[in-house]
Amino acid sequence: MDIRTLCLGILALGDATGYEIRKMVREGALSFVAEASFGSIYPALSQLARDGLITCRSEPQEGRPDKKIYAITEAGREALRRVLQQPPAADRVRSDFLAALLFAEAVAPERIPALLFLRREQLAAQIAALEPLAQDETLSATQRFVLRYGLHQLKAALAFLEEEGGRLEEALSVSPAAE
Amino acid sequence: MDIRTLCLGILALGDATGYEIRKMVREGALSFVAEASFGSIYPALSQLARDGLITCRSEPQEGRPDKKIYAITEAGREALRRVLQQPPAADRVRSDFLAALLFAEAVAPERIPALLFLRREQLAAQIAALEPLAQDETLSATQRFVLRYGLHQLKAALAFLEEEGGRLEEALSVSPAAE
DNA sequence: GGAGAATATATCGGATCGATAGAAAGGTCT
DNA sequence: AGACCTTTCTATCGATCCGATATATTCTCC
Repeated sequence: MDIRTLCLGILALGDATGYEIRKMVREGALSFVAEASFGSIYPALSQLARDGLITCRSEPQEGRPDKKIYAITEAGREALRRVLQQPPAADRVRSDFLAALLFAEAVAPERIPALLFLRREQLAAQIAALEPLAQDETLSATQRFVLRYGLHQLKAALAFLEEEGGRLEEALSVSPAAE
Repeated sequence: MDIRTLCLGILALGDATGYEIRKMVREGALSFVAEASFGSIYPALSQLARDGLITCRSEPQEGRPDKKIYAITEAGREALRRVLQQPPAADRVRSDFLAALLFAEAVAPERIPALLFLRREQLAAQIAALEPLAQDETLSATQRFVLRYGLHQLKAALAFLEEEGGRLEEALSVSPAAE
């Protein structure tokens, strides 16, 4: 899913500015879904508007540059429906943590306990930040579903590290040169 | 983690060609960790070799172009150790499936049961493909750990969809216009 | 009163992807 | 045997996308 489709979908949930779209993909339910920077959002919105899939109304603001509020059109909704007919691609995970674990075994095994500890801390913090959001009753059914899905995955990761992390440390300290 | 560091780390696990690196990030334990295309791997290897972090020996092959086997140097190992001292960034997930769920609620709610079904199928297939790999006794402790971590996450996702997917479908069919 | 975060738009260089090309070996189906 | 597909290997190129940066004002905290 490219950034154009992502922006189109977000606008299907409600009107928004480029800045608000950016905020949605950085926090909340959308943060599990995709990422996008200003450098890709603004050109994507311009292109979608040019193609008639969204409209743009400028709201003048005192002092600041005009707020540009984008809204999806019926043509946009139709285009989005067509995209949704295709089966979605498999999820992609990018984990610097797992990469660090693998590489550390080869060049700095003494670093592994710290990596496991840092990761547990990080996961606990993410869970604590999301837990209240998932209680929000004003969200739609799917928005709550997506949040709880993400939360469930984070908790599963934490549980795995707590159960199996110690075993990995033992395996490496008992036979550090056995390979 | 950029592609240069990724290649450096993979070479710390053993010598490899560009083609083999590509294969590792497409399947096996590395597939949970990162992605990279030829268009980024080959330039990354050239740069690493130029900087003296890896070496390259050409192995002539009959008929085909020479096989270029890359190997990490001591300077490369040291550079990798420095990178591993920094705390790894949070994992990033990109899920077209969750995006499709969210967007479908707005423009094509009738599509949601099919999306949930497709996803369960996809997860079951991924689990079946990885399960045998995680049994491989020749893998190192961390390699097995990473595989089992990935497998655990896939199973957690499947369990969530099986437990909660039906509830989402009900919520949408009972009150499709209630928002 | 000043520092810094939040709101808002926008651009640019460089990193990265995805598709493609080329070139041969090896397997499979009819 | 011939046709075709997959695998092995290197490599490039256009399009896409990220991350940093610039600009400008308000609001909040100390």
